[in-house]
Amino acid sequence: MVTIKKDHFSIGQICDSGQCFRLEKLAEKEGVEEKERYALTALGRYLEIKQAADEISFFCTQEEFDQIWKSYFDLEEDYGRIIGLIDREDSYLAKAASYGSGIRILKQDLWEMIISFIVSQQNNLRRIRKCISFLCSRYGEEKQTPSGIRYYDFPKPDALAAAPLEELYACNLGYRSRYIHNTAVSVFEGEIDLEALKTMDYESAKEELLRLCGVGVKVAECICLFGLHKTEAFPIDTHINKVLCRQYPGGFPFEKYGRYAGTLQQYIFYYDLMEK
DNA sequence: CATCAGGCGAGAC
DNA sequence: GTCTCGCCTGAT
Repeated sequence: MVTIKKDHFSIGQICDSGQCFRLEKLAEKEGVEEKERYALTALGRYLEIKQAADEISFFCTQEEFDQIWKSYFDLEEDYGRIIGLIDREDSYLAKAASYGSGIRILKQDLWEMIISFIVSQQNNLRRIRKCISFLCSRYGEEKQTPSGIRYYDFPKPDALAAAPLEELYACNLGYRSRYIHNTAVSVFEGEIDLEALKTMDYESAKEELLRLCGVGVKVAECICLFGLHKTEAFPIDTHINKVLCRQYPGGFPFEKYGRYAGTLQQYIFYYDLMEK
């Protein structure tokens, strides 16, 4: 187990911010004042995390933490500094950032983000999680931790490309079934090169992602932000759009925040989501 | 029963 | 290029 103290880190806020669909809160033990425990399945691994007021514990070795999770949770970035960039006159943004100050932009797997955000469109968080969990259990490799916990890896492109369209429809993915099928085939056949995408700048990567079936501007921005860590990407969905109209009738000041616009978008998204 | 949820693609113009 | 419309499913 690795325990750290870290400002601007709340696993609960990260969980609720809806950027990661395979991070979930574990049921609390009855009667005991148990700290909050979460389970994450990512990068082919399974990790449990426990958080107290100012301490976060990762149930893994120091080596795994240093090599994998430190980067995954973007722990090298100074989020206090990013929040400090906010215009003092912008009380709305300051309040949103303060409210969600424990959020971090996770460095998630590109392929998983492509499929996950295709699933997310015109959909709610609960069903998104359900759909993805079902895809993993049906098409992902079953694995086991040293302590015997079973979990499923996210399905690889070849596994999803091999799934018949009717079978995907049977997973209750709705019209997104066709998008997933076509996208999986595109990637499996090498029409879109995931490794090449990782070397591209934001604009080029976004343009390339838009070639995938079921990936429009909004989904491409989400993939850039969470799957390629292009923190200048600013996904505009129906909620963010309403906030922009209400709070920024003259337009959001992108020029002011440059490559941190996407991080700020997450504070706004989370604030708007939770304050309802 | 209607509406909506973290949009997108296809077709019309 | 911009606009409209239909789309799977499940929750409210």
